[in-house]
Amino acid sequence: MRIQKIGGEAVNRLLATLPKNEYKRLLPSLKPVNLTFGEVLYEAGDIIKHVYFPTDSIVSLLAATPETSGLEVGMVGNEGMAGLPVFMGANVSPTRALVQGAGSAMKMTSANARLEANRLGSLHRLLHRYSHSLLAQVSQSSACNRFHSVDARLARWLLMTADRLNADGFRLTQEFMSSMLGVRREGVNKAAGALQAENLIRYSRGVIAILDRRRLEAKACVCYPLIKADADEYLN
Amino acid sequence: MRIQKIGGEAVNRLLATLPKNEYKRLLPSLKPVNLTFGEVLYEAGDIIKHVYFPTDSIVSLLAATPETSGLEVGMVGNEGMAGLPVFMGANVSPTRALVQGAGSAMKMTSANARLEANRLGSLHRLLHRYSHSLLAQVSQSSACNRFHSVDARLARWLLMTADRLNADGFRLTQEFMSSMLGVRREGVNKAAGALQAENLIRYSRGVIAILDRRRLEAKACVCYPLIKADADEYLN
DNA sequence: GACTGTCTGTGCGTTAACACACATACCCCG
DNA sequence: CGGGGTATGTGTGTTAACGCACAGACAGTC
Repeated sequence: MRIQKIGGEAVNRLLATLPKNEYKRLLPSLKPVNLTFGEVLYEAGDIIKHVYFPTDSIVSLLAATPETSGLEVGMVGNEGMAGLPVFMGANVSPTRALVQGAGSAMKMTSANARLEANRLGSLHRLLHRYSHSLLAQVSQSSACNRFHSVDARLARWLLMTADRLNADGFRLTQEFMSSMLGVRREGVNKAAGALQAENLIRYSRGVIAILDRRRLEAKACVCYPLIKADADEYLN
Repeated sequence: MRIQKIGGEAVNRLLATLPKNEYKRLLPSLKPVNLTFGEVLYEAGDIIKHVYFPTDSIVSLLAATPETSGLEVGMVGNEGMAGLPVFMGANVSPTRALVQGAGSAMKMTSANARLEANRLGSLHRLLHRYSHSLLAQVSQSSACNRFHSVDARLARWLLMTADRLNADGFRLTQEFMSSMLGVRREGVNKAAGALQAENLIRYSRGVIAILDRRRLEAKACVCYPLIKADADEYLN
């Protein structure tokens, strides 16, 4: 269950950028769905049956590693689409796609997505740009995961989540965050405790609120603005 | 200067997969070039003027971080193309592209590449698949960089380099490898020393030879076969 | 209002990789 | 053949994060 939902129309910005006539053509094949927290849209290696355009939900892309439950390498919100491999002519997902923020999305069958992918229209062009943006995001996260401290990465991750949920509060346990960041729960606890001590966030039993966005941004590494710039810019 | 060049035709496998007529159409805009070690094809943020199809050279993609000289997030050899953002409708490269293995490549202007990208031909389809494969590679490396030991990552990296150079020997200092792997030189020294002690590799003053491929693969993490599978498979 | 499960806090020993500081070894070139 | 530069080897602390082992603390339920 999500808490607070402040401002912000619940639209998928990628779809919203399409010219009207093209959007109308797509509309019949788009079905609104509710994504529930923890739902797995695809396991790594699964055949992709549907693509998803989140409106106020978040889908995490997790790379498989034998030792752990996976590491988040990308986050898909209302700026993008889950199931990009379909667009790229692949059937299977290389990563696990996990609903990390409950909310709504528009769903389309892979067959229909493939049809659209084979027309050189606006959707085609936008998905190309989005692929680029996602690649940039994954690249930057990679360096971030290697070099930056748990504290900085937690701050970045909270901000990215808030951006995509369009809300300053959400439900997520430390346990969950630890698996996204690829660190131990104790590590998250320490980092989150520090942030709370400085009144940047408040949390309790899986309910997190961002209290001071600006100062939280200062705690995050440069990766946050870098990734944000890419994600925001491509829709123009 | 490269040493040893055993077997293997020097072709770009992506281009080689194109149907004849399409390849002929491209040929006039493809110019063979020699890429020299250390050459920077693009800095992060640069406008991309040319795309490159390596034949027996390697281009490393490095994500920028303020603290370090960057971290390798992807490797482009004869299975791919450097300058993918052009294909995706972006002008600038999010990563630095550095020639990590000297050798030859085919070069094409971005303008021509863009023209081709706007035709729904085989090249378009192949570059789509390649984008997918690269995204998978970057995702997996990300997790690898987070979780696996320097030893395992060094082994993986040497194998990936050898695959793309089509040779079991090449010139690379520990200093250089350390910056690719995002670890200190001393760390590389320790890991490389261990591998040499077991007679898996031999090296001296920037000259490295792989002596026992099979056992070296055993030292690498699962990431190596995972990435290799993606890179090899997409060309079918 | 006790019971149970989940979420959070904390302490303690261990470890991989870090930073810095040299020592050595090899190659080329004048 | 004897420097000088580059590449490699090694030693001593330091640190961030790990693994494990519990101890509280709160929320819902019977």
